Amino acid sequence: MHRKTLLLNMYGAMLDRLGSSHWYPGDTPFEIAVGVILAQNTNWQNASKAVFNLKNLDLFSAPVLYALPEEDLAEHIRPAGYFRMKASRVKHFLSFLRTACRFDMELLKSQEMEILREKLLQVRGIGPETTDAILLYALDKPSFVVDAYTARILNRHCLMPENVSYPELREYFMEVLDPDIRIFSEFHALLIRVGKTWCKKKAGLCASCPLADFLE
DNA sequence: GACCAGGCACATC
DNA sequence: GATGTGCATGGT
Repeated sequence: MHRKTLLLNMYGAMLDRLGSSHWYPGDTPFEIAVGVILAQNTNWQNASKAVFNLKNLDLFSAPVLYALPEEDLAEHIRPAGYFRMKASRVKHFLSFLRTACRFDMELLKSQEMEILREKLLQVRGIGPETTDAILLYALDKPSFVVDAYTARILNRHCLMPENVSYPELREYFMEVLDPDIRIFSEFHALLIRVGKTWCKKKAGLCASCPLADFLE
């Protein structure tokens, strides 16, 4: 099967079974971007508690968080796990925002995607997946996000080797799919939902998986 | 109590 | 360039 057909069929199968995902949660581009950092290697339930704390204390704006001492930030985001490290990462991101766009997310959005991607990758604590998630979900740029689930699912279905690199995995999707932020967003969200339910670490292929027919 | 979760930086070989 | 490790809470 042609790669484009294969991917679009996978997408369609997941969407038919699961419905659309309504991602990514957050009221503003800034909230989404910080949410992405807080959700690193953490389930969204825990990350959302940290987001709630910040909103509840009326701290969730870039200038306010920039002025907040890092130790205080760390305490507020404790439920997200890795809280000291994430406080540091959010602070690095805020410093980036201040110099790059004076905390103006619309100004940031006006920059070209690849330029922006390189800049984000330079920020300490913002790796490839966080960069692509911020680009896609916060800044409306068509940058495909791949993650551990994506790798596992494609590997289980014999489409990718087990230790495929992040760039390889991302290019697999980006070369084939048209750059459409709605498809990119939904595709990634669906892969995570499928991964959580049907593609756990210590489990084989499951017949009830929406992707069960896509074993090559 | 073990295992897992929407990563990343850094040390070491 | 590959591999190992620390970071940490909360749900199953």
